[in-house]
Amino acid sequence: MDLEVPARRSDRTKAAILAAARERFAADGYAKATIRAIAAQAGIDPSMVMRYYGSKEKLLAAAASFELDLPDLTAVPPSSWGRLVAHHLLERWERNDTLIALLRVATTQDFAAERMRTIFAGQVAPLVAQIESDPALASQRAGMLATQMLGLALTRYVLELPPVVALTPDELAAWLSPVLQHYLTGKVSAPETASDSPAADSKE
Amino acid sequence: MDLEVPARRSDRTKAAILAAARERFAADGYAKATIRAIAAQAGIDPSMVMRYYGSKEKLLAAAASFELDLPDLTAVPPSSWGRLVAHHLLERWERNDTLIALLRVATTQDFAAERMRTIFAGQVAPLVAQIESDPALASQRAGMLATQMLGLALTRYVLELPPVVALTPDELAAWLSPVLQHYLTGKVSAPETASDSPAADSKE
DNA sequence: GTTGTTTGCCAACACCTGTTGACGTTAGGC
DNA sequence: GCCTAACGTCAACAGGTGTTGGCAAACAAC
Repeated sequence: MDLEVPARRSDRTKAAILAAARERFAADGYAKATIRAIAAQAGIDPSMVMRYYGSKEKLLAAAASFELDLPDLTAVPPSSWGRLVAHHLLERWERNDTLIALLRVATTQDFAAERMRTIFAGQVAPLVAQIESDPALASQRAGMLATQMLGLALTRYVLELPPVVALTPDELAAWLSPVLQHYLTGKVSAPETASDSPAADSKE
Repeated sequence: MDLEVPARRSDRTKAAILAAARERFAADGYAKATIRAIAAQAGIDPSMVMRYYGSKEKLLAAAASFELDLPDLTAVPPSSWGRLVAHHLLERWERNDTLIALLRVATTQDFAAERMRTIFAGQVAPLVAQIESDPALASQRAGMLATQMLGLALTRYVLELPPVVALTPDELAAWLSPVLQHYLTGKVSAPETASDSPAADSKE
């Protein structure tokens, strides 16, 4: 199943462009990350970017492919799901230019937001579907999970709110684990009665 | 204490510019919301924007002043804090162009992110300080609270993840209330041992 | 009615953007 | 060796940007 690997001479250049693009998009967002700036950081001419990636939009699409690599929840006891997901995402996200780039660009470019929705539908939703048989409820759980994790990424890596930046990964995991556990397995209280029982969300 | 109110003829124009600016910034972000587009929506000439607001950056500063109007927690029992804050913010944020504009712009413009941090420090942190005497812990609580609430705003109003958009305000409040309660009053588990007890975070 | 100020529009500026095509230069096949 | 294709640079294009100054009309004061 080996695909063609021509090992062209230009591969190094293409990789340099991609790396520079990720850095610039992550640091500056879509508009301010100009092709000229990306090319300069990669040490080549702006026209090379066009030749190898066609357009700025296609360059972003190439730079913002993102795999969450979520763990298999069915292999561990339900009571540890929150902690597992929290630790996994925290480790995967610290200093990850691709995530920050995608997040920054998605707030202003429709096609990047669309990609964010695709990633969610393709990677987060299936994870929750494994452990929640009711489709409507699974959708809610997945959505709320995204709410909390993307909120963390936003405030810690993009807005850089001081108290959120100051927390260590371990402290973050301690705060987040019960919350993610709640979204994954907690029972939802009836909206009308609005009785909030934080409850011990330890099992399904 | 009445300040001078000349009631100039240009007040209507200035207000129209501000309203148009909020809409364009909220819909397009900083770079794509051009002064020409804002002026066109306000039905006036681009040069008027400069005359009345000096520069694009100052226009944004004028358009993005934002009051959270958080409730006084000391007036109600601690067990209802989560629900109170959840309902308050949900009601305050639904269809609020100023919030969306500030959030969208803050992801790409440093000075807007700085303003976000100022709002946080001036409005969220004091709220938590009222009910948490330990300053270090209060800072953590406020930070995690921001994490969840800004994550909701991001996924619901900006990225528009379908499952998050689909939730009704009441459903959202039902999911969020115990989480905010946890951040406001829950005891933090020791980071090292990483023992997650979601616990009944009903009292301080 | 004349003056001075406010309100608005128009045209232009200097600059930066993504994108393109022509032109050298290098590498590899034969 | 030659020849072809890939690689890389340079200069330019057409269009859009924030911003500025001048000029006409509307208003206010006297």
